[in-house]
Amino acid sequence: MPKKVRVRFAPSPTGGLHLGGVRTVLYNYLFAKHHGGDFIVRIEDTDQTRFVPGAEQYIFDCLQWCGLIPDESPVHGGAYGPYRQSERKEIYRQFAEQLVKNENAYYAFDTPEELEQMRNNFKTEQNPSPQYDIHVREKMKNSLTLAADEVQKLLADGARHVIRIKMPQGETVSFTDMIRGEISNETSLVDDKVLLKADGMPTYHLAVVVDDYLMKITHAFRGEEWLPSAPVHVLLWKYLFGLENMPQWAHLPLILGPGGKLSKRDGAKYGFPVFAMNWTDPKTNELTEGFREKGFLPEAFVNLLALLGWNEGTEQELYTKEELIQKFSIDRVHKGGAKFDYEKAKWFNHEWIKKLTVDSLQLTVKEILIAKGMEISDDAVLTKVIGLVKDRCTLLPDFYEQAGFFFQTPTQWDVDAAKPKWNEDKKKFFEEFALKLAGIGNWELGELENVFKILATEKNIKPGELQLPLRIMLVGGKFGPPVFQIAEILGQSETVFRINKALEVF
RNA sequence: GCCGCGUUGGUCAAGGGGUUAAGACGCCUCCCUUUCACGGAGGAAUCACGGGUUCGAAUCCCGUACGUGGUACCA
Repeated sequence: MPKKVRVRFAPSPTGGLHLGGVRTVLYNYLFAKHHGGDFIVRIEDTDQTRFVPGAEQYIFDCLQWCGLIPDESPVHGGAYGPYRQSERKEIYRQFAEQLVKNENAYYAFDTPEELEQMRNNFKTEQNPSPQYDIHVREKMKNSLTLAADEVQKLLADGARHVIRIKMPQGETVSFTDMIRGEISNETSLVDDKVLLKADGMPTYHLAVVVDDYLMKITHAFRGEEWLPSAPVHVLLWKYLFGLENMPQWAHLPLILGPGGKLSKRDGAKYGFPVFAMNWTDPKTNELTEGFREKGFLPEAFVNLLALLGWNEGTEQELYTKEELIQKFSIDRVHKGGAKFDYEKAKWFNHEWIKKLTVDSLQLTVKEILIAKGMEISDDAVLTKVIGLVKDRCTLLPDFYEQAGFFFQTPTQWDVDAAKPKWNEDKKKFFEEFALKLAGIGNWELGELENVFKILATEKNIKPGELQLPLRIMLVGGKFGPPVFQIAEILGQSETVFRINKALEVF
């Protein structure tokens, strides 16, 4: 019987969650759910110097908004906790010591200053960034170069030290990536990465292997920036837990911005969000806009992210989360990085607004309008309004532009737009029209149009020439749904009121 | 510098030895609509380059270029 699929998203809580991060979560989630497995969130907070208050909560808020709910996490619980690496600190040391004992790792006592010095000394034009590797470790202060009793003494004295992996010489480490196939690296080209830091915390390299093992992770997804250090992880698996227990790796392609790699600066520069939700840096107070606040629906956000790097091979582009779960497969994930296209992102949102029912939009739209100072006294009216305008809304705030006038009498009119064809006859028409409207018995679309047409014929004015002025009177400008439908929803007294009020300035 | 990974229209992409090289976004034209959308019909636009292998290459191989990542006691 095959093992139950278990995947993990392992963010470092150091700031906002950007597009690429959410997509990594998504692919994890879709893969897990497709296979009936578990989706785990593990917080990789081993770097205490980079602790950012609120960042962890923010990550979970984003997941909540996207509807990607973990089965296990520090806040959702689970049988393999704790799920914060800072709370697992004691676990890692024994594995690091085990590696030392088996001569796969060693103690290193070099100070940061000495490391810096080494890099300066060995720096040449051919080798601008020398690494702590097989070539230099003989020249450094570590348990490979020091006498055994000296090492014991240093350890006993509590000297600050790290544990480094001892990369073997002349070996080829290879593994099969689910997206890229066979990947090979020469061990002599990889440096002796620090496994356990001087403060006793593991680095990513040790922690990811130990925790993936302890948490029984079967498939590991991460960004392709991890590819170069993959051989370290593979070796660690071999030394510690056996290659046969190693999860299957999948290194996801990058998401690029307009000028290369996507950074939060791109957002400010090109006017589109980069983070899932608004993020305010607690130190600088700098706000980075999020997709949620920009007016994206979570359904659309998830949909567009899924298609950025994955394609089913059909012409379908609109997917619900359930369809994605059903259809997602890792071997249809692209190898190449994808440039994020904000125009297409907006198209997805527009499609989703059109696709969603009025009911499911109602609450969100109501909140937006209320936030803009509208008073919504009648939900039935709002329902009609949403149905009428949703096709012309791309982002959620567009509902305010497209429908705000239903709940607020215009105070300004785009008179200029009507002016060129405006004259006394038309003014008279509207004065009379207002009177007739006030007398209508059954206020409904057909009746309104009738009264309008008959009067126009009577006055010998083309109805078409009267529609634009009427629109501007009712909504303030050249926008909105069909004008008589607006009047019908506005109601008799409000319509008459608006015409008369506008006539004062026309 | 070295190492890894990648490269089909402007963007997302299908296609993986023989196709008129799908589709979508965006752009343009027209129809619908006397607002703007929605909808409909069209259009322009692509296999990074150079060598092979082959009867035949976008597809397989090798180079080059370009992009991107790594080269931290960061993840």
